[in-house]
Amino acid sequence: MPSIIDFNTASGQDCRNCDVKGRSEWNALDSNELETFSRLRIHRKFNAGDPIFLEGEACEGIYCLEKGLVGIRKSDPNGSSFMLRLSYPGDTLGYRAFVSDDFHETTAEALEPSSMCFIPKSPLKKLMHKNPSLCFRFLEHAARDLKTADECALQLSSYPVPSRLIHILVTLGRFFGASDNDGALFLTLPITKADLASLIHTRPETLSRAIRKLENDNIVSFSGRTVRLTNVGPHLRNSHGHESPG
Amino acid sequence: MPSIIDFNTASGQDCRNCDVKGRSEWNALDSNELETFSRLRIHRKFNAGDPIFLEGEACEGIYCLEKGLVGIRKSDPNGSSFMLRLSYPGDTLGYRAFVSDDFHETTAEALEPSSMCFIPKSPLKKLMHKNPSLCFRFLEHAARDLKTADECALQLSSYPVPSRLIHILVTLGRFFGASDNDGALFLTLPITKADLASLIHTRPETLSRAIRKLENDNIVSFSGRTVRLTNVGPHLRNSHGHESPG
DNA sequence: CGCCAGGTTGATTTCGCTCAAGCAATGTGG
DNA sequence: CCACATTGCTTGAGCGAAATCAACCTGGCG
Repeated sequence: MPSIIDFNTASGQDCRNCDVKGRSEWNALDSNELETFSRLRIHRKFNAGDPIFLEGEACEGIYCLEKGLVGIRKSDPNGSSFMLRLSYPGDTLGYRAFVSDDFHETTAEALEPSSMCFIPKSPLKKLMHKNPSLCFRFLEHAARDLKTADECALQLSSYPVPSRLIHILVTLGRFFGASDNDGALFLTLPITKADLASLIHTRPETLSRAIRKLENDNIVSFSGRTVRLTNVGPHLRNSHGHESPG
Repeated sequence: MPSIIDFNTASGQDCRNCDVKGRSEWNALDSNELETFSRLRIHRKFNAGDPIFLEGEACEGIYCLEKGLVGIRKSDPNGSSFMLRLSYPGDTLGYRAFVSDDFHETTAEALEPSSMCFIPKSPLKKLMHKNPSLCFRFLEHAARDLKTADECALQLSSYPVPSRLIHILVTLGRFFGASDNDGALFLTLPITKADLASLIHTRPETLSRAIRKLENDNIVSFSGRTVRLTNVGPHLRNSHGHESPG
């Protein structure tokens, strides 16, 4: 359960100087609108493991992720849960259900301590219908998501597990990694290996073996959740794929 | 008052009484706007096999499919082409690139003789920024597409080829099929087996064997491109998947 | 301490891919 | 009208990637 205590004061700021504003839909709003909007939103904090919304739940509004990391899951027909994708600061969560006036078809779960702004459904819908630019921002967001969805589908049936692993490590590296002098990329996995496996649509055992293989090829080296990546360039024909971190 | 000069006599109608209007984004426009819009669009016809736009091409506008069938392809890293999905009357083509101001990342090809309306980019963008409801319609469309994308991803890694085959046959049946007295569903495949194979992310050989298998199980029977489906119910746990035909 | 979740490893199986051949229908040019 | 590609599809044989099943290890943690 999210903490009840603090609403807007938590981050000690209003939306006008939010870190992620430039990356979110809200920079379609002018300063005036932003101030109104500021009073609309409800600031919430989540601990790692906290659910933000659940699959099948009615959509009450959307969330703007300010800080932290969120996993988007979907249960598969066998009942087990499946990590579909990750959401990073600046992302908007739950807009699919919001737009379609639908139930959530995925579960969102904080993977790190995260702070986000909740914007209730009905005033937001009014705001969007008054403000075409805001609407268009959302449309742009959806278009980006559609592009990555197509690319994922293609990647899934064109590349074997080790390639997909390199690819996601590089993507994660953009957010969590740092390069050293040799040009090697270091990163600490923000998620369990099991979740990493489902992100690339495979099983933990297969992931484990793929890691072995890439280590033997001297492409990566793992030590717990710390990863060192080298010479990935030649293994990434299709590296232009995912969105840039901003 | 019908306009005297009608660019669009091809279909003998303006947008106000277009068959697919109710299914398209354009029914967000009022009668007045529709008339203006009618003069904006350019009616085009394509023969089976004609390309509508090509992967990598600049996006000049979007297409509203009035009649026919269109295949959306994407070339995979090995250079071969991949059928990603089909578009049916009422669908809007090329809006992803339009919204993102991007090149087309897919190729659209008429699979049957098709008639469509082309709406040039720049006036449409103006129209959308003036008309939030229109904008929101597109957003709804994108949201639907995102939902199916998620469902496809899940299906792809949860179900074997024969299940995926049943699933797509049922989906195609909604558009091309007819039921007989026994409740069996008949349909004629609008695409080659090779394209059908890539729609369910497999190879023609594997598709062929999956068909054999389902025939032995008395679930389907093929005769050329004519398919008869029976007793699919129990094989479709997840049948709520795709959009309804409208 | 025992227990458990997260992770690895090994053995085995299976699904689907590749390669290769064959075949029917259609087209094409001499 | 025949010889011959070409296209769409099927079939067989073999292989390989990844799933499955099962055991086991490790580090927390009550």
